[in-house]
Amino acid sequence: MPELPEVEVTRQRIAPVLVGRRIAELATTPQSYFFLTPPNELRAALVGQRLLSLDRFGKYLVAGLEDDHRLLLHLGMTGQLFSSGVVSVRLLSATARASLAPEAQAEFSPDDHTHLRIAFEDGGPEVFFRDVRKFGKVQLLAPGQASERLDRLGTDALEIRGDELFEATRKRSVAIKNLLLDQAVIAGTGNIYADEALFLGGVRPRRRASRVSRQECHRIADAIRQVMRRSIETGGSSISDYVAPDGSDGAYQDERRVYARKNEPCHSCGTAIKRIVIGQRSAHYCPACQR
DNA sequence: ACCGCACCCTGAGCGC
DNA sequence: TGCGCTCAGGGTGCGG
Repeated sequence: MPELPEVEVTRQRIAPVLVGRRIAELATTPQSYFFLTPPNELRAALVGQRLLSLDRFGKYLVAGLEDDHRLLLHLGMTGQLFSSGVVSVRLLSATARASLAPEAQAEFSPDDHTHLRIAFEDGGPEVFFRDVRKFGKVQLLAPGQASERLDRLGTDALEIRGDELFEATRKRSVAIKNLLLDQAVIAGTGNIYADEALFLGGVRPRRRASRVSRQECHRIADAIRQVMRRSIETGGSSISDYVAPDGSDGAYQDERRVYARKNEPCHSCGTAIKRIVIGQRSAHYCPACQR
């Protein structure tokens, strides 16, 4: 679900609710795929600790604790990080939505998908990490412990430049779309923004990376930075699950040029947008505007 | 070193 | 109502 813009908006809005507060209690779901660090270890390490910082690296969030442990969070496809009192239908299942009176306030209460529930010593709002599909991750890093996941990341998508992208594409036979999704090359790009950037760059997603010119790489890199910045400004893309920590929806989905617009007219030329599959993932492009 | 693919998990929406 | 299918902003690990 979340790509760089959604993770960054989440960071900006949840940081004030986390930073400076001391954890009093941690409730979790049972051990699962989701927990790279088992729940009991998390509890032992986190309870009593104050949170000092919240940073973003690609699509990862990293919370710093006062004893120099770090807490790594990844939202996966359906992860949601928010505080108590938040109201949003995106936090409810379709059946729960259906049984809701039209004007009723859909206040969230923790369910089986709420893997972390953090209470603080000050008695203020709790913080929840909910993730239906459990593709998200939580991991505790000991003081000084390196993280292969973080160490693998390439240049942040907000910083990627055309020359660097061009160098990364040399001798690569993969589709340019796949290369843009490779977090070791560009950290933070995902399916929506890769499609959008390729549209703005005028390059078809299936083109081999090695056959993209330097000039095209500049256009694509410029487009990546532009769509990321613009999406952060508008609060990210809320297509099905994404909700900001305050319960609000993003608005960038209204500015999509190609993603999930199959058969709809291109805003530039009117040609029907195509949807193809590349490496098990959908890709969308305008067959007239992209070569 | 690189590439393609299977797989992890749950739910929504569709046609029948 | 229910079944079976496809689809979904993620990443890892395997064999070739």
